[in-house]
Amino acid sequence: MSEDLSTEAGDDEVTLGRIETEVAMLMRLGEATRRRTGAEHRVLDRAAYVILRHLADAGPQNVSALATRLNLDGSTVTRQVSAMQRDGLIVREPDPHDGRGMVVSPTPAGLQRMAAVQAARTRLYGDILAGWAPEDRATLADMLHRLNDALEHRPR
Amino acid sequence: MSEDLSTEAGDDEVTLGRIETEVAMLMRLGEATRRRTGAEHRVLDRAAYVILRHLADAGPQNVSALATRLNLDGSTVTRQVSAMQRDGLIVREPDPHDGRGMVVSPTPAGLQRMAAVQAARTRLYGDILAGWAPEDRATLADMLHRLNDALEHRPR
DNA sequence: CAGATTAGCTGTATCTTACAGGTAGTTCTC
DNA sequence: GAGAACTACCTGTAAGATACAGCTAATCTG
Repeated sequence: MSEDLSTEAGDDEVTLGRIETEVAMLMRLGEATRRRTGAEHRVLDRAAYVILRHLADAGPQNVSALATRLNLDGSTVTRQVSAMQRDGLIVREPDPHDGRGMVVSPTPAGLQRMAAVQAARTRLYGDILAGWAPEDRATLADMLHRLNDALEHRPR
Repeated sequence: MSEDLSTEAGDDEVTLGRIETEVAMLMRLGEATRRRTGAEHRVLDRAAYVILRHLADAGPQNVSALATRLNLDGSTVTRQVSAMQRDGLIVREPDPHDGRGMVVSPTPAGLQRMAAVQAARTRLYGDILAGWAPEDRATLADMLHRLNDALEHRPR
């Protein structure tokens, strides 16, 4: 609408449409894949896996920090963390620096299960991308990373 | 495990891990983005949008075909389609070739709303990818497409 | 110190989905 | 062409993930 540099603008519009389509499709396929994968992927539900990944990466932290980082409501994380504590995946301890807060840390069992799921998922992607050239895989990884970065810093 | 060309194999392992991480993150960010987007994205819920997209693309078809295509249980699609019918987005007519089946077709109103959501989403991606070079956008679109293709034809 | 803010939890509601079971129509087999 | 096997769809029910509102306790600010 605003610009009309003959081919250029139109092409880019088409590309955006393609990206929109493919992301929507990926969401759907990703969900379906998750639902259909074997038991080794489900020793941890999705939330627990992501939380453990984050704790392993960024260190012990409180529920609010997790919620912010994961784009989830605090109450959601509270419940997920409670379930994980029940299952022995994390421990919750009072924050020594803030009497209101609880610091969440992974347990060895949690880290071990996370590693198992991660290995299974990596294997799964190895299967899925079996025919790909290494440089294409690298390009995919780069592009996904940049897309996530853009999504995270999206203008609101 | 099987091969060990010193650097090569290890690099690829790392790349698979990155892809795994980025896809997981994209799922989470995509959900969060969807939840936080404005009303113009939500005149259609996610299911209705994808169903309309598919009907517009592939033509009227029955519930089972939709379910297979969308990787969803038939009962799920039945309910989604019922809701869409109630909202005037699609019509359901007995399949002339199969007395058991119902053919689902988009209504003009459904197509119109789909187009509106599509436009809003395309605009959103335009914002998100505002700083990107056109060729990077094209690469992203290609890679996503290839990934989806690989996921769809994944060995089971 | 009083009021405002923050961290976390609980109650409740919604949305999306799956699985199990039922009915009606279709195809296959002999 | 009659019965068995299958398929398409629907309904009942249940589970999981999440948000929002409201609560308590602790902390920060002026």
